[in-house]
Amino acid sequence: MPELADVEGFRRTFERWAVGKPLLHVSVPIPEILRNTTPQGLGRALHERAFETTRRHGKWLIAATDGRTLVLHFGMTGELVWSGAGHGEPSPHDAVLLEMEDGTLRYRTQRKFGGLWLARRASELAKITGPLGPDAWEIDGDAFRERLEDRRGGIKSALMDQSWLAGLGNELSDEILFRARITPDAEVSALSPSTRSALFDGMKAVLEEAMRHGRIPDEPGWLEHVRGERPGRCPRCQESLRHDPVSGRTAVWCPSCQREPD
DNA sequence: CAGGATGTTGGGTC
DNA sequence: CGACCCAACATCCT
Repeated sequence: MPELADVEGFRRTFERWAVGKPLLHVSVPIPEILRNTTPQGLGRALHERAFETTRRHGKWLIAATDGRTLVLHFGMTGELVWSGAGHGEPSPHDAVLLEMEDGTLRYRTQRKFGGLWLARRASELAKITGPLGPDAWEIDGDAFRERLEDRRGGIKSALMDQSWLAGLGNELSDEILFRARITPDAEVSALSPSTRSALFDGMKAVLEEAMRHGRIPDEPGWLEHVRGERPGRCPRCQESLRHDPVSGRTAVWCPSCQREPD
């Protein structure tokens, strides 16, 4: 689930409950989730410190203290949950707990694909995240079109390539291509200038709404709403949706609304 | 029971 | 180097 908009939701949770407040205790029920440190190392790094800022780049959440920086990635099933005064149940999948005065911030994950890292400086950060393109939410239309210029191959694989553009995963990419009426296997080189602009506008529109919700909205009109159904019907024209493998993932798309470039 | 699932990495290929 | 493909990772759901 966690793509750019979900991670933004987690960032807001982190910001609201854990920034500028004393961190009372760190515990790590699932130590394997720490990728470049140990429970002791994490405790030492965060002990008697407070988080000062949070930011997000693509699907990465970066939370800085005045010393070390905590780097979080959520993999396929990670989430950040706040539990305090009467809400937010603990779970056996809680891997890291940041205990504050009024509650606990829980990094939770079922499949342990994500993880937490400690970084000292920007160069360390880059090593942890690997190469990241500009954030899909931050990029403007001119820069986006410029990037498309020197990209080959399929459009969906470009959108999902974190080193080309950071933050979009399988579901947001499908949603964007649906909005822009482009087939997922279309070649970038075949997209006309007006289709490229429609693609950027579609991305903007999808992300604006997803960012408002802090996740992909599960609402009528969105593919997300019918994604689980087989085959499911197009929210726009009621045609049966296709589910096809494209660049290693399942693309959901409407063969009637979404068109191969001429 | 088998197959598939939102993400990334690392290997190998062209 | 750039792009593609696959397998692997751990676990749950259909």
